[in-house]
Amino acid sequence: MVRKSKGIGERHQKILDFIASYQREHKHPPSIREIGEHCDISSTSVVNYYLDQLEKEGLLERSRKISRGMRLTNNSPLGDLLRVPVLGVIQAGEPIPIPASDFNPFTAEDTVDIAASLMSSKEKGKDLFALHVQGDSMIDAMINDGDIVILKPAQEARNGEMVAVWLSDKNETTLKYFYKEKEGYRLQPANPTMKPIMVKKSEPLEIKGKVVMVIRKMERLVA
Amino acid sequence: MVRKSKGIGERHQKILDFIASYQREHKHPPSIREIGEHCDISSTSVVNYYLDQLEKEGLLERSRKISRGMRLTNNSPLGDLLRVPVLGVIQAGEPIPIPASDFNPFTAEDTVDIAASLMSSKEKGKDLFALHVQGDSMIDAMINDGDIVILKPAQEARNGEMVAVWLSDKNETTLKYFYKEKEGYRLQPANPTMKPIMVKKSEPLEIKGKVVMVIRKMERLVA
DNA sequence: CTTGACACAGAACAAGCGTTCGAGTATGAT
DNA sequence: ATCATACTCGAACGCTTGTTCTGTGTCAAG
Repeated sequence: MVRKSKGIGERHQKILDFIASYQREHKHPPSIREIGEHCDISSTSVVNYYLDQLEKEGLLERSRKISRGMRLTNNSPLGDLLRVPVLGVIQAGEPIPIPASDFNPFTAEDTVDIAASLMSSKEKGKDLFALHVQGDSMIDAMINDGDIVILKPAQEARNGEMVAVWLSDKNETTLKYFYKEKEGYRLQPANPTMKPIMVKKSEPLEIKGKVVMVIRKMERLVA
Repeated sequence: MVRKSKGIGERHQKILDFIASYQREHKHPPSIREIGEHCDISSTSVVNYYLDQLEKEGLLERSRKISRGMRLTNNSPLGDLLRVPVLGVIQAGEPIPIPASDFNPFTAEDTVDIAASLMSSKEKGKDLFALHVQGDSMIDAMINDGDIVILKPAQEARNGEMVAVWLSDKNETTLKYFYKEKEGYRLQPANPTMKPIMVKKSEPLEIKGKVVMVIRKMERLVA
């Protein structure tokens, strides 16, 4: 038998492949003994031996003492998704739907999936929500009719963040970059050719959320 | 205690929530006893009792006899991802990088993951590629500096599709909605307040790809 | 009041499973 | 020849876990 001191060998690869195929078929990882059977390894300790090596190589994660507590870490086409509920539409003349305190992603009727890798770790696991943009009123925020905006609930914002604000005196919802200034707030359109809106401190300004992502799908050429 | 013969009740929901949160934290499903502890159920048989009901309701899948062999069906945090290679940048003054014939998504250094559910079935499995937008030159396409555009390779386009075109006489790359007309082609900016570009048939116009999605991440407020 | 479905507790069983240990073999370097 | 390293085997240990069985209390219908 060929000996290889470093790196992963044929047997390592066979185990990895088996774990992947088993997971696809059974929806859960195999046990150590199942790996042994299908990879012609007669002893569970040997499988454990290889599993340890694969873990050291960073190709595998193990939850010790847990049945079938292993998972592949490689770039497999399966990965974490964030299921973000679409709470409704956002348009200039209407307030923004806000997640109810007890809203539940499982009950949400409409959702969009976002690859977790696209989201900064801060936003992961937070109670993100999404809104469909309706109308052309957000054009100065570089956001078009039909776009999807992903929001994080917030009542405050730091300079430079894009926020969804409700200007109650104007009865208007808008998406702008937020800057706090001496006399009040500056709401800067994303489109650099457009001028900012200045809001005095006396005027009402309700921050409803921070925009963390905008998604535009281009398939709507059904016409 | 309130009795509910049909549908899912408070306890069912609590179990579902716990499974989801446990899975997020531990990367594997909980055991029956762990569910019992965290949901104030003292007997494993009762947990099993509820799990059976949830399975009948279609909210849960179970692999009997398998440790932790359960998974949520409604919201599976695992799903299909499309790993799209980022081939480079797109900017007005430069041609578009085009996928090599033998390009390999796994070898690609930079990739973005897109949930397969976001993509229409036509685009799935195609050799999509992504480009980073550099500069403000695509502003009339409602695309900002830093955005990511997902493209499908194409040499032709139908009316209404957004395409990436290379105007070799102007040495310019641009993203526009494409319309074929009598005298030539009309390149319509996404921003409806801006005027289209007319291109005569005699003038060179190379379609490089169709835009299928635009993604804008809002985290770049490091400044 | 009786009956039966429903919701729950507790205990015990048997199988599944990861871990550990002792021992053996082959390879390559010293 | 010696020795360390890499690899393999088999068995046993003991905890984990799903399953099942018996029993109790509640509530509504007949």
